[in-house]
Amino acid sequence: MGRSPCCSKEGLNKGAWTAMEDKILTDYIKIHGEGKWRHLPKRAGLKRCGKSCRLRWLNYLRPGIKRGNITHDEEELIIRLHNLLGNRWSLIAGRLPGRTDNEIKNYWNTNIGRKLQNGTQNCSSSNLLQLDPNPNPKTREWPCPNNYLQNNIGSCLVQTKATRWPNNNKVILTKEIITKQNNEGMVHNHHINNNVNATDYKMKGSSFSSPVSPSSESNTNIDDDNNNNNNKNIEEALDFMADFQTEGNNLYSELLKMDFAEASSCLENNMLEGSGNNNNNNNNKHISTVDKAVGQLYPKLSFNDTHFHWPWSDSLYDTDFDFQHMENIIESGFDWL
DNA sequence: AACATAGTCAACCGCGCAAGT
DNA sequence: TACTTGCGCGGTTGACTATGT
Repeated sequence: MGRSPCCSKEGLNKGAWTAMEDKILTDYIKIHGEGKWRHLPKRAGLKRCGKSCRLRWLNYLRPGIKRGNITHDEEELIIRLHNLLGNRWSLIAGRLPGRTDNEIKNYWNTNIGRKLQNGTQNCSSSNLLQLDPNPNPKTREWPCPNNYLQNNIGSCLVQTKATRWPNNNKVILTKEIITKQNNEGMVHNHHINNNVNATDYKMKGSSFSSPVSPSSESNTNIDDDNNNNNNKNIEEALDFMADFQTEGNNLYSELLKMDFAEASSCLENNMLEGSGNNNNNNNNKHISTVDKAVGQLYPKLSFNDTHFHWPWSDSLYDTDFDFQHMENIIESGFDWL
């Protein structure tokens, strides 16, 4: 059965939008809100396709659209995210407040992509930015941290289409978990706080609840009994990654901005002192250490007497949390991200 | 000044997914 | 379960502008 066109093409305007059309669309959406794009043109009195209206609104008229050149920081983030996500422009745009997927896609194709082709891209601003010359999301293979995924899952992740999770999906630590951690100095389990079906998402030696992700099946059978520290740390990093509130502008972009290698180094060298909690019990020692390290690298993080607050959710993590492995996980391009 | 070429970016197009019926 | 509908996505196009000859 053939697919019906989104709207009748006859008698519709095409090409650049006029100021009058912009005003009509803006006024209509201010009153009636977004959505129902199919019927919007007729109701608003526009001779445009609904999809065209939607695109115009999202890419140009919508409040909060950031105009002007992409900054150096934004470019770095784009490169990093593209290295991680491939051509999933909407996901990348979601981590750059005010930027649209179209804008980022254009920027990539006209600037970064060309630099890659010419082999002149300078990665010096961050040695983490190892650009993949093959951005094709369908064929690209993702790098694996320390061969972990190859050894334990069977293959590198291959990018799939973006999966939308419910907006109110949030993975949090419950009091039970916090208590457990207080007793044992270690987080073992995560609970999910949402109103959608959740599936146990088992990782080696621990589990947390998560909506089924595109790659979850391939990630569920990593139950080998390898107890080496690398896997332990990867596991903890995965737990860490599960603990995000998947809504709002912070999302993963804030995480991705962090320099985990540096955080790891700070922790390792115990170089940051004089902040956080000075209580000497194990749990607070952990909090203090993490607070010291990340708090300086990432000012949005805050700390009170008993809790370390991440910008995406409240959580506590164990004393041995290894930010270097966090870096590896991020660079690996986790599909459920 | 006129033309050619390259670069930029808004807009279009077709496909696929998910929800609704 | 099959089909329809609405929407979002990524790839592509083409108009416009800048630069070079």
